[in-house]
Amino acid sequence: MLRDKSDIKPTEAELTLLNILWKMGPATVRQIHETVSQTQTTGYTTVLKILQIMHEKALVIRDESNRAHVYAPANSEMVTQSSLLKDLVLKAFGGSTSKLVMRALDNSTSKKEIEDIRQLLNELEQQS
Amino acid sequence: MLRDKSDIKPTEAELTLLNILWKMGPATVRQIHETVSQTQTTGYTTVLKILQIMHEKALVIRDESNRAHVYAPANSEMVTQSSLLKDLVLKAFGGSTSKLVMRALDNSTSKKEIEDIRQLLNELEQQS
DNA sequence: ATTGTTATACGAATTAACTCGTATCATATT
DNA sequence: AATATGATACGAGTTAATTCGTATAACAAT
Repeated sequence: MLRDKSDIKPTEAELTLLNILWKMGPATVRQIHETVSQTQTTGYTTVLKILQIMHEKALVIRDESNRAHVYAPANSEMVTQSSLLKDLVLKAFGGSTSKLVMRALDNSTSKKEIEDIRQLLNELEQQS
Repeated sequence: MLRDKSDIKPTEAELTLLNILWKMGPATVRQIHETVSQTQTTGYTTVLKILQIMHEKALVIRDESNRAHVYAPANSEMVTQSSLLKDLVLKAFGGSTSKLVMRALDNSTSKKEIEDIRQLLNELEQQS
């Protein structure tokens, strides 16, 4: 079962770093480590190693022109979110997106969120 | 970061077996292996081992009164789906369920699915 | 009872994710 | 130039997931 490049699923630790990069923009290992340290205790070289592995997997790109390499996400947050959702739909919802959505809504959704989603439904319907 | 019993996240292989159990109801290793073999090639003892590990993790319960143990899911499909969704919302959507829902709907949703979801929104709104 | 069939249990090998210490290399600073 | 600072690279140890072979135990059939 090989995976397409675009279908590589980041692990939990990798997703943590990607979230930081999406928020901060391109950053050095030091910057990323400082940020992640605000909520977790992780060694500097651990963050470095994970970024190196992510680079091998093409989850991030890096600019090596300076001594401190600058890392950036290879894919947008949107693309990654879609990929993760697609994966979950297949593995846990029998391929049905609407089942996933309805389960998500079942759980806990505020009135404002309901309105936002209803609005989106209207827009979707007009497109199709 | 410990996990609550109810929050244990099944791995991919485990989810495959759970899906079979939810569909078939309680079953022996042999039955499960036969079913999984229809779509994948997996050794009998591999399936057995995974079920044993799942039992340790309390992802399944088993009836040992007969020689061939009978396995059943410890949690309903619904509970497991909710748990997986909650996890994904936290890790990839900054905790926002509506962001997840909107991203899921972005992708590709049929007219009928849109209607189903709209219906659910109406019901949810009346409850709250 | 002996033999064959079919279970579970156990343990080992492989791979991947994480973790981090140490080596090494580049660049400032004195 | 010598030294301190701070960066990447490398390798090793740990844990977990997955794989499956072999041992052993239970039961059935002769």
